[in-house]
Amino acid sequence: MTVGISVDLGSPTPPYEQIRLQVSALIAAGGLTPGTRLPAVRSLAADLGLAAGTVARAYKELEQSGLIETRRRNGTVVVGPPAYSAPDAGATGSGASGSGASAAEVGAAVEHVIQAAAKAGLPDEELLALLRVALQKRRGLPPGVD
Amino acid sequence: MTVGISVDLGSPTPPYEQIRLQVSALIAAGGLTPGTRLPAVRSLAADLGLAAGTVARAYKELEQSGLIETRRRNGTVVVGPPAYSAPDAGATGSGASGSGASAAEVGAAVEHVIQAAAKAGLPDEELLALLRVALQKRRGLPPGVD
DNA sequence: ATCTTTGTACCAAGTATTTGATACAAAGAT
DNA sequence: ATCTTTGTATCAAATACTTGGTACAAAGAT
Repeated sequence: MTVGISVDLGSPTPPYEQIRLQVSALIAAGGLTPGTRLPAVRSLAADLGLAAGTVARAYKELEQSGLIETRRRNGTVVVGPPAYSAPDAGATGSGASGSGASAAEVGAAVEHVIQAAAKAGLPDEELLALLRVALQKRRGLPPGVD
Repeated sequence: MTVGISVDLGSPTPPYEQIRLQVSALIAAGGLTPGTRLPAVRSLAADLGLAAGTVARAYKELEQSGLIETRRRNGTVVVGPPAYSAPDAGATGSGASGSGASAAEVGAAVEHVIQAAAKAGLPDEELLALLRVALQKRRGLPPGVD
């Protein structure tokens, strides 16, 4: 677990997608602040038991999304979350300064659900399912349903 | 064009997905009201130049989403739109609830993450990914099983 | 009871996607 | 100048997905 990334072979979503989603989510949630350097494709690949090209693909797409930036020898670095550029310095204590309150809030909220679920004895899968359903309801869009 | 559905071969999204999406959208938009009967798999398939099984697959997934319902001889009928209800958090269908107070708390927490994520502009899938990672961090998770 | 309509299950074939491995290019360190 | 680290390109193989077709099951109509 290099920066908190893991892949679940056997999931319907392919590894390179899982990596992309996780990195992307971590950035958006403030878990990875701008300037942070991501692990090298080879090392992350080794950690996850994948080929370098697989990780590279994830990185590449992330760069195209403008989330990260890659210097040849300097590795890949987080540029910043997609949109918001809240100028205020919200000292959230979660490792670093940087992004606005929203990101940290997401991180905190995630922690909170997990704790709540744990307290309620709700299995992980159930929590995931619950969130999935709630998201669908909120959007009014039916699909999903893996 | 039986009810306003059409497929575009050559689109990256497969036909069965297009059908599912369109029917789903029509229902959500009110173009297909509850009680309306959908064309038979064979006739729609014929109209679109596809195999019955393809349309059947779309219908099947729509039923699993609870949007439509199928009676053997009576064809497939629209049940209704996702049915917005506020913070209904329980009842994922897997039984196992019954915890009581804690369950509501989980529901509230779920709503909270969703709002936070929305505020941060975090896409649904990324939020899911984030939660998944966080869960794995907290517990040595067994094979994820999506 | 039989027929007809409608969805379902299953299986093989075609197609597309994903991966892994190797060779290559950039860029800083020595 | 050379080395080492890091991302990139590419291509064949493996894998998964989607489709079509056929046979089957349910359920109302006749």
